[in-house]
Amino acid sequence: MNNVQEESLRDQKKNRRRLHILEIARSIIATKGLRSLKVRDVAEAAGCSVGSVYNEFGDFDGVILTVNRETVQALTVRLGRVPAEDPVRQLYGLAETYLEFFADNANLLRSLFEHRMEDDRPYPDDILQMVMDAFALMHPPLVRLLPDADDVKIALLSRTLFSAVHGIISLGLEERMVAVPPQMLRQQVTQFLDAHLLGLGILPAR
Amino acid sequence: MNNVQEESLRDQKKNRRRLHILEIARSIIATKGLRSLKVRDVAEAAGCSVGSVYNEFGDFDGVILTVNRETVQALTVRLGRVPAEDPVRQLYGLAETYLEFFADNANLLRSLFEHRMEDDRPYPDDILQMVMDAFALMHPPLVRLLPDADDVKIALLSRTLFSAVHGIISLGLEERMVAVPPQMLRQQVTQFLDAHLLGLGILPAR
DNA sequence: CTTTAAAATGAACAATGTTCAAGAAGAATC
DNA sequence: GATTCTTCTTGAACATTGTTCATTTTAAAG
Repeated sequence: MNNVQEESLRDQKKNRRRLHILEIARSIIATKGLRSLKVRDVAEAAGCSVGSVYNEFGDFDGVILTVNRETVQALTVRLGRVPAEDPVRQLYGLAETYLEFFADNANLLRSLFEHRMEDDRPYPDDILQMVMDAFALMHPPLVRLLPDADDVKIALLSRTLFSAVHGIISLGLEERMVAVPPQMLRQQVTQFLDAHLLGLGILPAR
Repeated sequence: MNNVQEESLRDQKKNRRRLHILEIARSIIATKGLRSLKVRDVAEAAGCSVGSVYNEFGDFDGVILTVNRETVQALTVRLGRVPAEDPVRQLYGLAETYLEFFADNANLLRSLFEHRMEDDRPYPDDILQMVMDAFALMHPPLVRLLPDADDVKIALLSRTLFSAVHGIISLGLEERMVAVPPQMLRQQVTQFLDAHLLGLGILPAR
């Protein structure tokens, strides 16, 4: 069996267009929000017909979900680059990186967390799994810091920490709700972790 | 000036209809989610024309925003009933009440937090204010527990706590993301508060 | 009862997601 | 390279849903 895949001219064009459509959709979501994403706008900007968008992604949700998939992938890459030497620093680093990524890509993250499917179709499993994988990045440092805790406890704790930090950041960046200045938000996240890790016995009391 | 307002037959019908429309819209959002709310469905169920809905609420966002307004009002009432004798108990009570309310009205809360306006019209100020007022209910117990902290610190802390608990609950109830069983979610919230209040020096170390 | 002001109506319009028959374009075969 | 075959692309037509407004209806005022 030949490993070198012959890519036909047809496939080349198809792939190029697919990437182009995604890039445009992502750009619209990022700058104007998910609600401003329209099939015709995407098709026109990509220089193809609306039919091609449907041909490539099945329906419009398909475009959105693919963008969301790439968003969580990009997030995971960024979180994975946080240094792992010191587990405490790693936890702070994960939170700060999440804040930075969220601040830079607020509308993309909202698309990931807030988009509802048409009717009651289920959200794709692979995206759920990727989100889980992203916040499972907290497991290793937590295991090192709490060697006596069992896996279930660690999993629960990482879920709690992730959700709490997510709440602080997503509401903090929601200009309409609370409008915390970004620099203050960073401080808010840090202070949150200070108190919580102290309460967990991970940080020494001052 | 006469305090007894003569309510004309016209006004009676108008008010009755207004309430009817809202009840139906709320019911649809609560059971099938915001995305399933359609003008024609509401009008038909309310026994009036679509024009009347527009006449009463300006546009469709107007209906949604009015439902959201009533949701945060109902939440505030519920939170305001939490006993205030013991400030620590009060904080736990507020979190548990929020969880209970969120679990019972998940789609209504999501409508409140996730609905985006058309274009870039601003979210109504009074709703923002009501949300702020709701989580300002944490101020009094926090002031009692941290008498040395200044107002700014208290305000920041209450915002942090509210956002963190909101994150834990909203992601925890998001079946598609994490799917925490409700009973376990309650425990998760309690343990979160345990650790955090301990870290803040509010609870004594065990 | 007549007149008048306000409100309700729903057909028509506008915006947007979706489909599909017809045509175009690349691949396969000779 | 011409012909056939397969696949993809197209965009007009359709479906759904938010929005408007001329007309009709209805309650109030005279």
